[in-house]
Parts: sequence; C-alpha cells; structure tokens
Amino acid sequence: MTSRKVISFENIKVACKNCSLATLCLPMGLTPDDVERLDGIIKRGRPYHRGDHLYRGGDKFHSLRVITSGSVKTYSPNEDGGEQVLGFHLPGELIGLDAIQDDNHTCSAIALETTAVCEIPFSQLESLSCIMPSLQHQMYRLLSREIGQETEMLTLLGKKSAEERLATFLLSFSERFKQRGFSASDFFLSMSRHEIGNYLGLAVETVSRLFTRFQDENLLHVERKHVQLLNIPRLYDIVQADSAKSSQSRI
Amino acid sequence: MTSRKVISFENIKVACKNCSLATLCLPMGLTPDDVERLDGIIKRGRPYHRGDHLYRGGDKFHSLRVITSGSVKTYSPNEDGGEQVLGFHLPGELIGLDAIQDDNHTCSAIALETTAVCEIPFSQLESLSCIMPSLQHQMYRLLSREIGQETEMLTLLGKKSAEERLATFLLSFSERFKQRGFSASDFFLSMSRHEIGNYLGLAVETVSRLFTRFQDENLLHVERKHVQLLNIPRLYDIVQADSAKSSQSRI
DNA sequence: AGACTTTCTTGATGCGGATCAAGTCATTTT
DNA sequence: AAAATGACTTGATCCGCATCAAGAAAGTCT
Repeated sequence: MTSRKVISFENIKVACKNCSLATLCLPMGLTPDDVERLDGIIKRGRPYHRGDHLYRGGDKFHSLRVITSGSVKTYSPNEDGGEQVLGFHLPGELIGLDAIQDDNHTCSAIALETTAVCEIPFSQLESLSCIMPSLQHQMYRLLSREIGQETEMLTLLGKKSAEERLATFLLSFSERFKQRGFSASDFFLSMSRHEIGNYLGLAVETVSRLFTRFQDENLLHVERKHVQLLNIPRLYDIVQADSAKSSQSRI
Repeated sequence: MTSRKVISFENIKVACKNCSLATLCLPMGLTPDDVERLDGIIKRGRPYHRGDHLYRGGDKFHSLRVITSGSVKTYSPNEDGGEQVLGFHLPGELIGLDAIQDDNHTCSAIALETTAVCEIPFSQLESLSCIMPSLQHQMYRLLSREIGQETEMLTLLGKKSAEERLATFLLSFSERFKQRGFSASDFFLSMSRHEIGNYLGLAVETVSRLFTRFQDENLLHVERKHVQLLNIPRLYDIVQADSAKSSQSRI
C-alpha cells in the first residue's frame, strides 16, 4: 500500500528474482530487468488460513494470484449451494485467469491450508505486457496452457472410468510435487475425499473404495491425507490401459 | 499468397469492417483504424469441404482461425484412435487458442460442412497487440472466455444427467444461432448423433433415445439433423431443475 | 434402379458407480 | 474423560446409462 520502500526480511524474501517458483510462474523466460519491473507491481499480503476465501464468485476482479505456499481449491458455486470443484492449486500456479473475461470472478477460491499468495494487479500487468513483449507472450502461453489443461479434464470426465480418474489425479499430484522438489511418491493431500470426488465427478464412497482397492493391490499406501505411491509405473498403466479400452468414441 | 492487390468481389466481401461477424470475433471494441490494421494481417483461404481438416493435433501452429461460414468440430485424438470431441464451432468463433501454449496444435479441427475461415497469423497478431492495447485486451478477454466456457463443460460432464446434457446442448445452439440472426427454435445440426454423444460424454443410443423422449414430451420436433424446439422455457427448466436436484456436491 | 454402407433408432440386458445405511475413527467441545 | 461432531470406510441395494443386438432409414456407389 505505502509507496515508501522499507527494507525488511519479508521484502527481501519475496522478491521475484530470489523466488524458487520463478520458473513456474510468470517470470519464466523474462530478462532480469523485466523481472525487476514485474516485481514492482506485485503485492504480497497476509497469509490466508484454512477455509479463508481468496475471492468468491461475483467478486470484482482486480488481481491474478500466484500461490507461493500452501494450496488452494477453486470451485464454481452453482445456484443451489452445490459446487463443482475446478482445481487444486499448488505453489507456483496462477489462478484467476477466468475472471479477465468480464472483470468479475466467475468462480471462488478457498485456502485448503495456511497459504500465501502474490497478487498481480491485472490492469498493471496488462500495461506492463504492452511494453514487454516477452511478458505478453508469457501471458498468452499461460492462458493457452490453462485451456489445454481444462481440455484434458474434459476427456477425463467424459471418457474415463473411476479407477482411471483417481490414478490420473494421483499422478498429477505426484508430478507436480516432483517439479517443486518434493517427493513424487510420498505426499499429503490437503483436500478431503469429498472434494476429490467432486473434482473427479465421483461420489465420496467411490473415492474411498478406490483408495482401499489401490492399497489392496499394493499400488499405494494411504492413511487419511498421507499418500505413498508404491507402484507409479502401474498407475501410469491404469491411465493408459483403460483409455485404450474405451474406444467407444471412435466416430 | 501474391502480394499484388487485386480488386475482386472476394476481397471486398471479406474485409473485417464489412463483416457481419465483427461483433463476435476480434474486431469487437476496436476503433475503425485498428480494424484496418488487423484486417491487414488476416488471410482468407479456399473454403474447406466436409471432412477436411483445418489442422491436426501435432501440426505446427501458426494461425488462429475465425469461422466465417459453415461449422467446425474440434477434438482431441487419444492414443488409440478414439477421440474426445471438444467443441462445435459456428461463424464468428475463434479456434486454435489451445495451440499458443507450445507452438503446436494439441487438438484437431475438421469441417462439418463447407466452411470458410479467416486465418490470423499469431506472431503478427502478437506484434500488433503490443502496439494496440485494445487488441491485447480483447485477446486476453477471449482467452479468458474460452477458459470460462470449458469450466461450464466441466460442470456439465461432472455433475449433469444425460437429459440435462442434451437440453444444455440444444439451448447452446439455440442461443448461438439467435446471436447470429438465425432462428432460435428451428435449425440444422451439422454433426452426427455419435459426435453429439462423444461431446456430451454419452453413448449414441442414449442421445437417440433422448431425442425421441423429448419429442414424445413435445419439447421439440426432430427429423435427422433438423431440430425445431417447441418448448424452450421447459428446456431451460430441465437444465435448472436437475442441477438443483444434484446437490450431491455439497461439501 | 439395386447393392452396399453408414447413420439412426429401438429393444433387451448388464454393469459401474450412485445412493442409502450403518459403523469406525479422529478431532473438537465441554 | 466423556460426549459430540465431522471425515472416512464399508456393505447392501438400486438405477442410469453403456453395451449388445438387430432392424429401419437415408445416403452412396455402380
């Protein structure tokens, strides 16, 4: 808020150029000078606690946000109080892209645990991207990547079996944790079974049964939120094999 | 291809400023001068015939395309020859946004009937958007809108019944035809039942049965590709009512 | 026109996963 | 520590839609 530059531990810590997430978020591919300018418009706020909303559907849109620690669930509330979980977001991931459209958030975002974010005021980002072609390019790529990811989700929800859905889900987390320097085979899921089910288009009970089944088959060990993948190749097989089976879609 | 400017009926006909689709595609919100410049980079090719590919997954990406007449199906081919239909696109709609990501098309696009398109070389569009903030803004909005639309599809595939899916599908076409100045209640669908089913995550037989059922209930009259909606409000009820029922997703 | 192919429809059957119901375990409250 | 609450699991049952099968209608080829 204040424009005076105060040297503090926090300011140093959160500068984009020192951020370990830079390769995942916007600064990717920018020159040091560019990063400096981008850094100038980014705001760091107080952390959110479990259950706090980062924004809600209908809120005025002003900033994109990059998760820097913790995790976030985005969901689209429908009329009746129900919801569709749209995604689970880890550090380095950008959320709010869907709100550019008409300056209002169309979905909601809620912290699944203690979570810190960088806020990027969109109008400033837009101005900056006008004078920084590489930033503009990066923005286009990010928006396009988001579209590609949702496309994969469409295939998952349209064609895949419950087993495949959960395997895909687990491998997605495995890969993303690995990218971030954590174990690909031993991690904690911050969301509930219910939220997983909602995301994957399955009932809670089905998710629970699948975890049990996967454990019985020695594919993983699970105890509440703690998951250890014991046979990652086999999980990839499940994702592949069943999608080969579902040739129902040949036209 | 040739750089000589030849005055021809075609050239006149297809200028952006005279295009009836301008309010649906990129020129929306641009000044006449801006439209002129945009017009300068747009290419119009020979029309595609039914079954022709506009591009295939894996093709090098160079241009976004706006449908100007006809209709196009986009789909994501999966390993085994099956496919997930991603969308059906009408005049004024922009396709190829998913390919910006890594300079390659991730999905394929095929003409469902005789179809004309404008090609917009992306690198030129990008340069232009650097010097035309309103174009840049429009691009961000379009990309964001695409994300929002896919989000709605996720809810459809994740939570809705077969009946709701088909009603949603029909109303989507009804609205889009209306926007384009055609009848909202009497139109031809250019895709097969199989393609509709694939898109909606349903078997062909289910789609066929639902058409029959809707007809029996006097919601519509259907004869092969020709659809007449007889009770649009009731179709909206179906979309709403069932989504109120499915409160399974409350967390 | 006749043969063939493809698309669509309709009926019969079966299965995957939802729903219902109850119990277990963990966490929070008092 | 006991009670209450919420998250997860497990079992029983049910239903929506996929699948299988066959026929009808439309489009294509010769």
